[in-house]
Amino acid sequence: MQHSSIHWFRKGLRLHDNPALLAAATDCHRLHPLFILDPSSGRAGTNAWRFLLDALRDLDRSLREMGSRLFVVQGCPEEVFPRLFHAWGTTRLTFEVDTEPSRDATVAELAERHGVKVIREVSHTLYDTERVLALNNGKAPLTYKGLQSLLASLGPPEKPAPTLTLEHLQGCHTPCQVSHDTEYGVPTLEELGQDPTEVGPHLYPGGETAALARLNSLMDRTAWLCDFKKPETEPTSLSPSTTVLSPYLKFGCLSVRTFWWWLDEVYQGQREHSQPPVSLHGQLLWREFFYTAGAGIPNFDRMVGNPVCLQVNWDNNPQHLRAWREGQTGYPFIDAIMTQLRTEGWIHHLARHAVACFLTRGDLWISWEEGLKVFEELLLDADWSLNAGNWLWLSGSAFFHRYFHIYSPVAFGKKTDRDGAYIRKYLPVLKDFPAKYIYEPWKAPRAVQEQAGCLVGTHYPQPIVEHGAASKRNLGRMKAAQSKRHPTNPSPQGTTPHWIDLHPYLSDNIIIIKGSRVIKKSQFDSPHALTHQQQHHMEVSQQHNCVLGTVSLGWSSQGSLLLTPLPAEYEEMG
DNA sequence: ACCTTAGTTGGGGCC
DNA sequence: AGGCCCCAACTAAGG
Repeated sequence: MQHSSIHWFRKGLRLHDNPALLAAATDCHRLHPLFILDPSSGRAGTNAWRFLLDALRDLDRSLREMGSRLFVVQGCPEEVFPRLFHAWGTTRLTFEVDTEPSRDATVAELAERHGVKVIREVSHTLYDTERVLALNNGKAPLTYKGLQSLLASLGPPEKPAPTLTLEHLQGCHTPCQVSHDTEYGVPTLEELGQDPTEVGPHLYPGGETAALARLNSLMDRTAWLCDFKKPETEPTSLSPSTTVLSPYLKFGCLSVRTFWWWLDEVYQGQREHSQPPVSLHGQLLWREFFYTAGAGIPNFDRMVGNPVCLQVNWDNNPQHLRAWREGQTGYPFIDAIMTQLRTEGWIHHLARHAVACFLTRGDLWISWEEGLKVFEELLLDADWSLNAGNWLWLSGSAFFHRYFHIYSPVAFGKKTDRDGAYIRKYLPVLKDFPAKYIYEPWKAPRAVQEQAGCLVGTHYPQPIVEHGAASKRNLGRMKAAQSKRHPTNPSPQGTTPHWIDLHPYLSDNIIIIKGSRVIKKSQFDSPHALTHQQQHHMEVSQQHNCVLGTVSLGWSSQGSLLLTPLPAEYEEMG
């Protein structure tokens, strides 16, 4: 049967590794490559819109070279499709599977009702997310390792599908009018109500062509690709220290499978290469991790109703939120990052960590959902699953639990940029400060500020919070939120651990309270049965003649000990 | 059931 | 300057 196909582009803005597009061209006499623009949806800012329009123009150019065209239609899918099915005599609709919450099911039903056959193909992720979830009893793995072991049982990801060529389009006609450009052309920023004067430097032009060029430019950097370890790349680098392929992966201008197998080829024939999670393959698995989490966890981009998310009473502070967003916090490292984000649409992963921690659990105690919205607007690579997943992570709401590891807005940048070149680039107002004060200009004596031509409080803001005090306070609030999550844990949450004299209560029967459990000394009578740590625990307990308790199960691995008051319910057992 | 281990990517003080 | 130790003390997964 010869079909009249619509291929619906959403992500996957490419001709390579696009199985749904290939399916549309198979047994097809008429093909309409379609993109539906819904200018009212989403929070994309001007830079992100420019990237998308670049990508659409590139796609149209590539299709045109094969005698086809891209049809850009404005509206919402539920309204657009019935009209197009009718006008174009459509018998088949193909599109790429999208794991984000969407109205794909509604569109599919609508197509069935119009007698249109629907074909969906997985090509935005390395693995079929549904299959990974099914393998794990429908639940998303909550650790990277967990995902890795699931994927190990599935084998390597599928190879990319062949790139669409003229041969695929043999006998497959795209009906174009002379009026195509006015009717179905790619609009301009102005036509979308965006202010074109708001765009920043065009560092990362959108589109498949730019994506493949960027990938190819990495080709002769075999050693760099094989040595790549994400935590060792620098957030303060003046030109990106990582690949900046993320915007292209987000829109699907670059196929993740193409990238994966391209890397695999680079790795082949090398003596050794870095490994997940820090390697480049590892980065793609992180992407997979958050895609799986986003698909398997309800309300993934919200706190309320999200079962893995710590429930926190975040502050509502519009002034602080605005200062953070506008790069006016008074912390040059934070403000420089937010400036780079606003102007260029991309910042290093660790820079995201620094500003995300600062906004949430570190300093401002503002909900990660607010940060998520700002990133969604300003990042070229803002990807629903990755954005929400990383905000959950950095705010200490899920996945990451060592909340006492707080990024210092002063010290963190210094590690890789002692002189503050990064700050000088993005905050020129501070460029003449001596290195000694560039991260903390408010500490500079008046004469130094005058010398630098920048008075703190006049030309650059005073810090909006005092990091030392704010982070300490927030650490306590985080701890409180954690204990609320586990109300059954009888260890004395919220109290300051300290040595206490329990001598009057002691008998031979020393009780060790470890975590939430009560263990009698008699259980440990044979020293050989004890682990090294338990023995140590016992020794200290006897040596100090006291009841020994710990508030955590993790103490042993670090070799430190905490003695805490006995919870009231155990006191009589003393 | 119980325990151990590990967790992509910290900070600060000390030597 | 750079390495080492300590800080503080949670969760998930696996044995």
